[in-house]
Amino acid sequence: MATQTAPQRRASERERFDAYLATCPARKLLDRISDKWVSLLLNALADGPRRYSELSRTLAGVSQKMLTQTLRTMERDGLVARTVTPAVPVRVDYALTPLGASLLPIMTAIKAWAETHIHEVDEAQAAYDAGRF
Amino acid sequence: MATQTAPQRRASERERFDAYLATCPARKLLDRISDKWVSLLLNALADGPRRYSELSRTLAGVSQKMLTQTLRTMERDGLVARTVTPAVPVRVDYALTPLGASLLPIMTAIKAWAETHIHEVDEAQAAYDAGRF
DNA sequence: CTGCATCCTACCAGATACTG
DNA sequence: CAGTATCTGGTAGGATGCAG
Repeated sequence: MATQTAPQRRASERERFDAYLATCPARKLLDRISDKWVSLLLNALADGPRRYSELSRTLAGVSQKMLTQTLRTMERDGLVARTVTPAVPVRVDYALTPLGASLLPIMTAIKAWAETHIHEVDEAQAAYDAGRF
Repeated sequence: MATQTAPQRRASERERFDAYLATCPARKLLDRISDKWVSLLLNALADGPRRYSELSRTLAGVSQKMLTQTLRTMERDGLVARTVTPAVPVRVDYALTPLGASLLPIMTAIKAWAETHIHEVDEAQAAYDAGRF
C-alpha cells in the first residue's frame, strides 16, 4: 500500500494549515473585524451607548437577524456590553467595553490608510482594466 | 396611492445604504485585507519576491484557484507586481509594490493588538459560554 | 510551471412570521 | 421593543481536467 495519494496528502496538509490558522491571533482578529457589520457597529458605538432600535436605524441596511447575531458575537468576544432595563416595554442598551474601545485606534488607522491610498488603488484598477481591452 | 409599503421603504433604504458602503474607503479596504488569503500573501511577500510555486507551498492550505484569484485581485488593486520570465518552463514572480508594502504597518498593528488582547477575548468567550449552562 | 474553465457543494445572509 | 425560528437563494470556494 502506498503511503498517501496526492489528494490525501494535500487534504491533510490543508487540515494542519487550518488548525494553524485557527490558532493565529491575527487571523482570529481579522476574521472578526472584517465582518461587514462589526466595523460599522464599532463606529456606531464609538461615542456612547445606543439602544437596539437606534442601532437598527443607524445601520439602515442591516436585517435584525444580522444585527442581533453580530451584537451577540461581539458580546461573546467581550467587545460590547449588553444592558437590559426591565420595564414595559423592555429597554436594551449596548455599549463598547474597554476592550472594544481599544479596537478603535486600529479602525482609525485603517480608515486613515484607506483615505490616503484608496485613489491609488482605484487608479491601479483602472490601469489594469484598461490593459485588458 | 399610498406612498410606500414598509418592505418597499426598507428595500430602498437598504439600497442607498449599500451604495454608501460601496463608496466608503475604509470598507473597501476592509473588504480587501479581510480576505483570508490576502493577509497571508501580504506576509509571505513581506521580505521579498516569491515564485508562484513557492507561494503555493508556503500557504499550504490554499487551492491554486484561490491563490491565482487572490493574486490577480491584488495585482489589479496595485498591491503586488507580477513578473513573467519567458522560458521553458515559464517562471512567474510576485512582489509587493510600494503601495502593497505600505499596508504592512497596518498588518503589524493588527497583529500587535491581536497578540496583546486575544487572551482577553478568549476569556470573555469562556465566561460568556460558562453563563449559558 | 503557471493558470484557466467547469462543475459542484456547503455555508451564510436575507425574508418572513411569530413570541415575551 | 427586542428578539427567535425557519426557509431559501446566492455565492464563495474546492476538485478536477485541460492548455500555453
